[in-house]
Amino acid sequence: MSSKKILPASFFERNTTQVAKELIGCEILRKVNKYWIRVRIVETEAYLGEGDPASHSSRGPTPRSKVMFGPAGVLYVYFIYGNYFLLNFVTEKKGKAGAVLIRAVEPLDGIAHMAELRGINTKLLSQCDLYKITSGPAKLTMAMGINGTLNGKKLGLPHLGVQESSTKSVCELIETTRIGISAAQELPLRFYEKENPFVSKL
DNA sequence: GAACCGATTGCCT
DNA sequence: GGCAATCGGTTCG
Repeated sequence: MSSKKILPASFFERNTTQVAKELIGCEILRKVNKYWIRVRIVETEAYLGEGDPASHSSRGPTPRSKVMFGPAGVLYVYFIYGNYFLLNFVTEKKGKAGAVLIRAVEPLDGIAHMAELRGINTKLLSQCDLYKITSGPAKLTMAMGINGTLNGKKLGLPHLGVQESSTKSVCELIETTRIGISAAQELPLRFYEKENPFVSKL
């Protein structure tokens, strides 16, 4: 365990784009099957409120998207493409929609356990293949054992906490357009750490 | 109740 | 680089 500062709900209760930027370099801590997992956030995307046509919240609250309209510091985990779960953190004050999608992380602790959750044989796991574990939004949820049961839950340990990192200040931030969407493709709402090999698509 | 589609991944060429 | 897999959410009739 670490003595680094766990980010409070007030960190998330702010402008979504700002939170997406500041989350780069922070760490996610989680306990899965009695093992601790620790990762560094290297890629995020901002999904805004009703003015963002690429966001689930763009047409007002629905049974799925209502979490985005709720209080900040809550997990928004949803199912997509018949196979995958994607992890988001809800932002902005209650009543205003917003969330930050976690698109890629760098494994720090519990790497063997994450590889196992991804179905990768750790004995065959070469340094070259390490990036395959968490270099994508659905890969990282598989590697961290995240599924729909966490949707709507408050951030917090042991299930999932976000903390500051002593190496955060070292990273250089790149700002670009979001991936996998068909609307508002021109908006610069994707952020990642420059030259980090765990980023989903450089 | 039916049709359409998606904030992806992994396998195939 | 292209594309199938796969199914819940959303929309429309």
